[in-house]
Amino acid sequence: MPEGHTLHRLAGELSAAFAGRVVRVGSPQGRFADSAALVDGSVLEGAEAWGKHLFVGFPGDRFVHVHLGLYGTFDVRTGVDEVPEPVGQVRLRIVGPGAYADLRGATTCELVTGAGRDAVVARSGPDPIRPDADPALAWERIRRSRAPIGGLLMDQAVLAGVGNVYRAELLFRHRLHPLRPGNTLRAGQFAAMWGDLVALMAAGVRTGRIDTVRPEHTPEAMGRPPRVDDHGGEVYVYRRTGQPCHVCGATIRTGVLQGRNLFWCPQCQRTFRSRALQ
DNA sequence: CTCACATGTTAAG
DNA sequence: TTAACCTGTGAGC
Repeated sequence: MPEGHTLHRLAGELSAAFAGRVVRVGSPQGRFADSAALVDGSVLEGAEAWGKHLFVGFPGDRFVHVHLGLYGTFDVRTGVDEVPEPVGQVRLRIVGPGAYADLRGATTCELVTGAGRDAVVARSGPDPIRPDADPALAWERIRRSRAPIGGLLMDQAVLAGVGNVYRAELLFRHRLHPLRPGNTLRAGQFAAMWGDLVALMAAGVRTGRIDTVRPEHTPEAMGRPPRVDDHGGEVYVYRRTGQPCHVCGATIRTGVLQGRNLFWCPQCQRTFRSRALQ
């Protein structure tokens, strides 16, 4: 479930479990072994996320840089008496007093310096979860671009941390067709979208899931039978192809943009440039 | 059981 | 545009 909220939640879990503690760092699978040895036995200073990137800090200007990719997982277990044998391909294992964490399947797991971390941050757009984020930087890119807003939202250099679920749901909540060009949006529209992302993603960090359906559109409020979306959150359109829109009842549509699936309601999200796809 | 697909990104062609 | 990375899940047999 690695969109930005997952990484921020992980940073909090790792900090709570290990910050200020001496930890053992290893690579049961072996692929990170050489780097792990360089920080093994030192104090884990803390963990921080920027977009979908995670940085775990150690003394001597060293950071473990993690990117989960599509199916990476980082499981943090606390209140543990005994650390179990690794299951599967564990690239990175951190062990501290009463806690351990296993990283599997990550796209990136590497040791970098502060400068290396800064370079990653420098090529990322503002992250709605971070208090220091400047939405104007994203708006400047969007308002000047003829590219589809659906692509711009997923471009990590424009906005950091938004993935396919948040993209689909944000566009629905603001009634925008995914293919509408960025430069046709108004400033007020983007301001509303940014504010919405800040709230939605902060909620995602708290709950560990993505819920986007407003109270007035819940099944109870709409007089429909209860439902369970198969990825653990309540959503309007993501992966609901062929099912009725929770708001208007129209059939949810799907398409592909830059190799990623799009989902939208042809009734709620119609725009002047997208008739061909309605 | 086997297969396709997925909340992501990079590099090759 | 496609494959590759590498793991979990659900559908279908």
